[in-house]
Amino acid sequence: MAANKLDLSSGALAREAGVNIETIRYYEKIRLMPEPVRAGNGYRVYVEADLKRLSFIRRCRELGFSLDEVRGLLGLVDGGDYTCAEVRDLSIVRLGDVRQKIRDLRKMERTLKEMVSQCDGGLVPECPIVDRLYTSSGFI
Amino acid sequence: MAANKLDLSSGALAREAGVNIETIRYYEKIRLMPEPVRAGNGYRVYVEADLKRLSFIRRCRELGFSLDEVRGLLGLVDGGDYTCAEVRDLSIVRLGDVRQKIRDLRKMERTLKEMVSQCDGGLVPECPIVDRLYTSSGFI
DNA sequence: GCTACATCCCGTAGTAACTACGGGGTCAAG
DNA sequence: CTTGACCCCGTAGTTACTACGGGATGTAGC
Repeated sequence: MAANKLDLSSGALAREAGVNIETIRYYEKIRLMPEPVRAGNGYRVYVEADLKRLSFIRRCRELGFSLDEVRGLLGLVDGGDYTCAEVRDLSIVRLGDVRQKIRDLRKMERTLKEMVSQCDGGLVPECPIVDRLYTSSGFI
Repeated sequence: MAANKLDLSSGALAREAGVNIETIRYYEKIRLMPEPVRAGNGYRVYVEADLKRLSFIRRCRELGFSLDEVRGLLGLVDGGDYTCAEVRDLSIVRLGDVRQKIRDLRKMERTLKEMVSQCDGGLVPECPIVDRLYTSSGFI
């Protein structure tokens, strides 16, 4: 099984996983990533599994999971005793969050669009946008 | 013009504007809100204009403007030399940001929805969600 | 007048999730 | 053998707040 030993430096791992190098060190510090073995010079040496784990974290983050939720997910995976249902439940909660966020942003979009269209972009300080922000009672 | 002098305490201002009391102190510290006059006992005393300004800030924040952008907006207003066009430009940029964010969240929503539907919620550790997060090459 | 209790004051530290900085060691190329 | 890229480390800074802790003050009831 010494076939695909690909040994990455931290810089290479960062590139591969699409995060930056300090982020990896940060994840190591907060124990989201394991401490890697070190080469003779003290440099970190990563392997395939590290790349998978880090990519997993990155994808979870992109989907809006908090690091704490990711930790939970990884804990399930690490422990090997997770059930599909647990993972799905967490995903469903996330899905709800995402949908709520979309609704909020839609409201923002409408309000901003309205404000912009009411504004003629004139060169004088009589701006309906400012007026509205200053006097209206609330948008969201 | 001593008619509508309504004099709010910081707690009252916080309630009225819908922010919390520490946030007001924070805005004062970073010079987004002016230092208010103090009563004999050292308590802050706010007036109508403060309520308007704070509400303005809160509404801008709800629309996703950063505090720095809000500072810019307030600077324009405070200086009195802003033009409608400047304000509109900033709003248009914000609108673009909001729309991009909505697009991103839509992708997340789709991905999460797919993952959840592929998952039967079984009680065993063979979860398509985890598999996918672990092996897929990217979502967004 | 006294006792709760809420409200205010202040400075400091903590939060999430990184990012940046500074000073140093190491390694491959020319 | 020097130049530049890469790596090490700890610490501090970022955004926008929120929490904490200890003390002063104001208010209502008895």
